Amino acid sequence: MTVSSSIDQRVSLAVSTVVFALRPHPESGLMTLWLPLVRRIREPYEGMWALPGGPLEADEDLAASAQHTLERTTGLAPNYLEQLYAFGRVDRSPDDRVVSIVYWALVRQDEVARAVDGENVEWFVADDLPPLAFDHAQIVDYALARLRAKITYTPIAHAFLPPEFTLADLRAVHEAVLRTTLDPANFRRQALATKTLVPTGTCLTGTSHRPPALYRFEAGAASPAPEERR
Amino acid sequence: MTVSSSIDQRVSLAVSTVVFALRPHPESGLMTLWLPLVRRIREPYEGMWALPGGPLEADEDLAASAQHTLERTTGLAPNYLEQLYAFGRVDRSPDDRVVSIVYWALVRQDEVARAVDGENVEWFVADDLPPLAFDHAQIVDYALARLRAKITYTPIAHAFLPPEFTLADLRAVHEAVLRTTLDPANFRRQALATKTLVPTGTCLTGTSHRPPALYRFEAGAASPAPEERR
DNA sequence: GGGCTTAATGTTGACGTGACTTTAAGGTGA
DNA sequence: TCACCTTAAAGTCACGTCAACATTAAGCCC
Repeated sequence: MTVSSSIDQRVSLAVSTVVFALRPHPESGLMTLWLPLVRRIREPYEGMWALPGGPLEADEDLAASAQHTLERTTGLAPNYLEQLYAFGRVDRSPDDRVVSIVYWALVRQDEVARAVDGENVEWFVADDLPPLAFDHAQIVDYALARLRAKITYTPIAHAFLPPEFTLADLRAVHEAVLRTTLDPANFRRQALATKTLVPTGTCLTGTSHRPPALYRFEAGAASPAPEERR
Repeated sequence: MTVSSSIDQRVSLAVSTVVFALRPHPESGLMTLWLPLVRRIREPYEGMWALPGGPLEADEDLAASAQHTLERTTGLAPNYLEQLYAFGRVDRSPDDRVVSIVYWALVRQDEVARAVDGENVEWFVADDLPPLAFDHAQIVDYALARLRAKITYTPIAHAFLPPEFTLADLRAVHEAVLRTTLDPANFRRQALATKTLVPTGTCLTGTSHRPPALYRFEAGAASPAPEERR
């Protein structure tokens, strides 16, 4: 969506998304936060890495535009999508003025495997990114802070996991996102206290120890975004 | 800022603000949340009430644009300003498409007195509004939820008050915003626990009881918005 | 000074949470 | 078959927070 003001100045309205996923770190093997970046193929910042995004399509809602643009540029289908912030500083792009409405998203592990490292798409460790175009480093910082804050008081961790998971899986997600270790017993207590987990049986796969119970996430209101209400 | 897409469809990029202020209710006398609305003077929704706002100016940052537009339409200078959400549903305006970047603001009581009820501006009780244009009722609901959530875990209540205030004043703000009564003793404890209040002496005005202490708000980081950082 | 009002401080019990212990339920291997 | 390992799951305990309530302090008014 190109924007032309009543004067002669031009403004673009873009929609970008910060996508988070969990993958084992190639060296340490620890679960780590990764995010996909897209290499810019034109000026400004040609050749540098940037957030996936594109112009707002005239016939799409904002969230839908974020989702479609993400699908087109990276092939990813997020499991959670939420608006982050609208960035609009006059000088955030060297040429035309660009206002970016930025979303953040979580994708499941299997989704990551489905679409790794395409032509101009590559995954990076969220806390160790290359130099980014525009103010995208600042945007990622803010998205990271939001994710880490929100996972502590909202059950969104399940968006990283398949529909059925063990409490150990869920705890591993929290530990990876927050980069800490959590006491298994206490984590269990407060995870079950949320009432959003329903037991669905016992894990059948033969692990060489007591088999854990499986849980499913029970959709609880969770304060929807203002424009997503029905 | 009028936006014309690469196709022939037109899109406007607007900036609006939900402004909150405290005033005694004319009937009950209780402190109540009020907000200023502007009467629309052209189609669509001509004659209805709407949030103060206007097109994004090409040479202004988003927050600055919100502030200037607010000054121009209502004469108000907010004491606190924060981005709320970007609303962009395709059908939120009957004619052209409008994407609104909405801010919310708090103004002091004396500011309210300075600029009450101009030509096309009128104050309404926040929980009892007339029918609003566009999706503005939904926007106000969301802003109210944010204000009530944020006042419980962030010291923003002082934005309603003059620089010096008593703990009773501060508590009255919380009670008015949350529409509850709070235990004075417990409120005092957790207000002082935040470490953002510094005592500045004792109230001198002769009230017919023990004179309260005065406090001033000590600026504590308070997680700035991503674009406002230095 | 007695009585009123509000300010400010204290006290108590319920609850949530972190650190830790104990029991349960599997598999593995001598 | 039976120690022995590993993780799951439940239990214990001390500590801090907080709501509810009680007590003392400090003014003014009559």
